[in-house]
Amino acid sequence: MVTIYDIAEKAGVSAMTVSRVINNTGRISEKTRAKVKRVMDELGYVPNQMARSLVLQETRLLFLMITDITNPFYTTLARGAEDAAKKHGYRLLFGNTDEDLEKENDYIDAVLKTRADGVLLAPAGDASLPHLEMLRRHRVPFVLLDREVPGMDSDVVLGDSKEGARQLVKQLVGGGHRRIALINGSRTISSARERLEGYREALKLNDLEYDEALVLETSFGPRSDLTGIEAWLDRMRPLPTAFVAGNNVLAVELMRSLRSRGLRVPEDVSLVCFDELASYAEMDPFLTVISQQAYQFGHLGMQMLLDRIRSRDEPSPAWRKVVLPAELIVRRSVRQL
Amino acid sequence: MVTIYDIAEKAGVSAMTVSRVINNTGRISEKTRAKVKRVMDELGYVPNQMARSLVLQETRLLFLMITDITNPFYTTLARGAEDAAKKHGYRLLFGNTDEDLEKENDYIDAVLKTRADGVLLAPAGDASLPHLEMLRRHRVPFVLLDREVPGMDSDVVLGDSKEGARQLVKQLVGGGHRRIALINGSRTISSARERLEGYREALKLNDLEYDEALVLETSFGPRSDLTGIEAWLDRMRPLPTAFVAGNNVLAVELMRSLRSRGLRVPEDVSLVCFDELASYAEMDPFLTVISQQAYQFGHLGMQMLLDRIRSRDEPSPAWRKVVLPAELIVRRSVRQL
DNA sequence: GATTAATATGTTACCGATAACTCTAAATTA
DNA sequence: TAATTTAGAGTTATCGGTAACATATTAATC
Repeated sequence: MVTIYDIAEKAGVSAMTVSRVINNTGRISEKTRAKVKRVMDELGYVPNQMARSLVLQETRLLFLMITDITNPFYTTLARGAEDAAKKHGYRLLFGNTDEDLEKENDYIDAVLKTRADGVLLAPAGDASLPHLEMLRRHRVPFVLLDREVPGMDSDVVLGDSKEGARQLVKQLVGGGHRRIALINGSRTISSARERLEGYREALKLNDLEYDEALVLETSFGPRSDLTGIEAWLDRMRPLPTAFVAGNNVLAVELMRSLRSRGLRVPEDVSLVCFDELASYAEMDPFLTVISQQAYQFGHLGMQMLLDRIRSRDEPSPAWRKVVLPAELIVRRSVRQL
Repeated sequence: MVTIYDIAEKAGVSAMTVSRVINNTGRISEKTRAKVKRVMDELGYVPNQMARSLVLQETRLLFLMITDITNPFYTTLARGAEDAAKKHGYRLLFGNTDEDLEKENDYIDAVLKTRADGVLLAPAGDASLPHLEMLRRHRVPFVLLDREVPGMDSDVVLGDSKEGARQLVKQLVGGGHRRIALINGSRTISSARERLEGYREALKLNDLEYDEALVLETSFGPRSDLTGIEAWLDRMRPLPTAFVAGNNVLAVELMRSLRSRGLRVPEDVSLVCFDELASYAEMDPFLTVISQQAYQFGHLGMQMLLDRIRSRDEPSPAWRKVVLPAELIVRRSVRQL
């Protein structure tokens, strides 16, 4: 590998002079600058980022940890984060945790070893707390996305889950539905809790009774729990006329199960959910959804993270909690009873 | 930040002893090992990967460059690559080029600066050649995915595009179709060329004439060229009875355009394509597709890359070109004429 | 008990860059 | 002309680790 010393020798100057040319610092005569540049081109020199990082004590490397790389909500979010990072000259390392605490732990470890300048993460759940404490302890700035973790104050970008759930239920009630089920993620995830809460509130508001049997707590994640869904559907009789799904993955899995029983949406049952499906599924968008600004989650979160990094040495300002409003998009998956 | 020197001092040993404990090298008495470990825990020590990399001359960092992070083909591929990398103790840095040569160039630059141990990439096109030459020049092992680049010998994992196109056309011909259009990616991309070639061969085999007007060359990428598609559809009269789409993105965009003209698939026109849509779109899978083993692309490609890295110093064996067979999955998007 | 071997640990140099300081020669000022 | 600036370099130490070699114990052998 070519180093600045190789350049320096061939150009007949000191390594420091080469460093100055590279970074445009200090005073260099045009003549030597040109000579050094020519030699650099000749030898195909590329600076060694690690050596720089070691002495500069910053890596210009950020980490984004998401829980499901095949979920379009998260890939869109990733694009937003990437765009913002790139604009400010940071590189972005992705990690895919699959909602798995152990994988998350491995990635946290990688973050610390790599000395990343900051982390953007959608935590696997409340049990991510020790991971966050680890980051805090090592003074790695981080911003949470989509989910809060009780017991840890930090910057966080959230969607308005409670309000979203309320609106979805309201939409169903408006369609004449009174027996409304909820299939949701684990209660160890703040957004799932909020959605459950919004669901309950909306029921109450409409004088509908909360029936525990109509609520299934499973996983937001990519590993489907089809047998759990099947069993749940078997237990509920009569079947509810409408379903709320806590996210897009659950909506799809529920639809699969319904379809296998010969039930069509919306003819036989109605269905609404959080988050858009893949853009490729939108050839024929028919699900009524709460559409969250996925790109903004990543973009805004990244800006907040960069703010923290920039002001790392200053007395840290109060934590910022941004709640992005979500939009109800009415399509054709709710039947008017 | 805590360093091995802090540990060493507090444990009353030398830095080297600490290093030995960390890496389990050399001989260390159980007593000192325990003492050092205790101090490490106490201070919350995490090794500095950069410092290690600098002296070891390896980063254990790999790069995966894909052309569209929102395309499920690539995210599934990414998962395959990630799984394989993780298993061997490597971390994986993702880059999203959006089929854009300039972005690709930026990422190549990042790879070199970071001194990544290897690269897995789906090149933006034939014009990626200089980027690959750059990698070769700097002795960075790489494996191409999904696309070849003329003029550059290397390991590569491809799908059988030609055969896939043949099968898709055959399927349509079998349905009685004789006027078959093709919407394809840019001819600067090897897989697009292969697909065109397969399409032409299949037409010939079935005594159908190749009509240039029935072929649209646009982009595989995420930035839609809707007006181009609209104009193309306007030009063709009568409209073909069937379409082959060069990938999933194009299939979706074409369907949108068709839908906006009130044309339904398969009632009014038939449509087949390469690659599955998002798994979330598979609630109701109805497109007949050539399904490629996306996960295998990433997984196998990563294994090949790791092989190269391991044998970097040995005389390099011949380049390996793996062609993964693709499977025709017949669904309901082709109408029997 | 002296010599040798094995075990446990320390020292030094280096990976590739940059910060902080120093030095030299030319340019400017008094 | 001597004193002072200033432009344009060079020197040295350092970031946090590890390899290679050196050294000090302890154990084994004769």
